[in-house]
Amino acid sequence: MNAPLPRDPIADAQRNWERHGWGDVAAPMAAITAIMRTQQILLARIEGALKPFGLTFARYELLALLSFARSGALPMNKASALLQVHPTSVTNAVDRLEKAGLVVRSQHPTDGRTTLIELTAEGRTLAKSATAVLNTEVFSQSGFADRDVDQLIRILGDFRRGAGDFSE
Amino acid sequence: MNAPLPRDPIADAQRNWERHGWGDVAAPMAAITAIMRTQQILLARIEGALKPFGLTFARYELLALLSFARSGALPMNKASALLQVHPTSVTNAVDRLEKAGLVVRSQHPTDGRTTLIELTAEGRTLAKSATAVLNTEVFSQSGFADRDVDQLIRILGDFRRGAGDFSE
DNA sequence: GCAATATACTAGGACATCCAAGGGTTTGGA
DNA sequence: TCCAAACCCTTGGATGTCCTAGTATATTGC
Repeated sequence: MNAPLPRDPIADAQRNWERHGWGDVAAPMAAITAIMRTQQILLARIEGALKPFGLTFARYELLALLSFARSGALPMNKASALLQVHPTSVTNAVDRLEKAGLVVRSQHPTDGRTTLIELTAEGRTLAKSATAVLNTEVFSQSGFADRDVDQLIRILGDFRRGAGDFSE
Repeated sequence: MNAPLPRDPIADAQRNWERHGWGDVAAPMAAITAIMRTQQILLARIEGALKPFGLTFARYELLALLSFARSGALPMNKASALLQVHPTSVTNAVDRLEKAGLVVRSQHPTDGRTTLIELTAEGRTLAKSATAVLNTEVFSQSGFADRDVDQLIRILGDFRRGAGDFSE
């Protein structure tokens, strides 16, 4: 962990942008850069909390998704769509989860192209434990004020809708 | 590009959290997940805009940082600190930028441990072009309302300070 | 019914990030 | 003075993400 910088590097970048004649886009640039950095910080915290479980965030997300599915099983393509990641990323995650005995692949009953991912009992237990740790160690101490959390959900929700993530 | 989902998957996740007794952390969970997804969308846009230049975002950030340095040169460790990435990531980026003729490594005049990274003329030109495209194609059409941009800068700035990024 | 098109998953490759470890250089205290 | 500790960069390995192709299965249209 590095020592804090004396000054905010993103605010510096914003000033540089303004100084070089890009004042009209300096603010969005700073906001976007801040999102990049914030994501990086949060991801590191999450990965740290999950490490004792032998899970990464990508694998945890898949486990959590499955644990909320009624039947405990989902087609790969459904998981890819809901997690909003590339199909090959799901293949990768399932490979490792399967090797760890947390999920199993099975054939879709009617569509021969489709592979179902299903939680094992072990996977379900681990998902529950990991969720509890994540909630108490990361989400409950996010570092955001309650009011800011609501603002973020609203602002980023608008953005994601505008970007075509969902229609609703 | 996938078709929009009928419903916001993050709002669904938030409901799942509440339904399973984690209502007190459901909102921060949703906010954090939204940051993850937003970062992914923005990164994809940025990478798309930079692709014609043969640059990735990581390499562009380094070029831009150097172009704002008075002397056009920075020690590797300084770049690592300002970009807030691991030293090995800087090594990786410099390797590729150097191979592309956009930067050169040189010895520090007094400290034998330190390596300086310096922009070439070509690198400086490319940085300028790439910045112009990024500004007009991404930052000027961020998809955030002006008021929301200010909110984001403030909220994420508070967060980053709290996370120890800077003291100021 | 059959060929053309669409869909689902996987294999291989390019990149980026982090961690752990190693070799060279400086600094600072005994 | 001199050696241990601190610092700087690089190498090698693990992960994750995306893209492009390739194989297999479904669906559609004639």
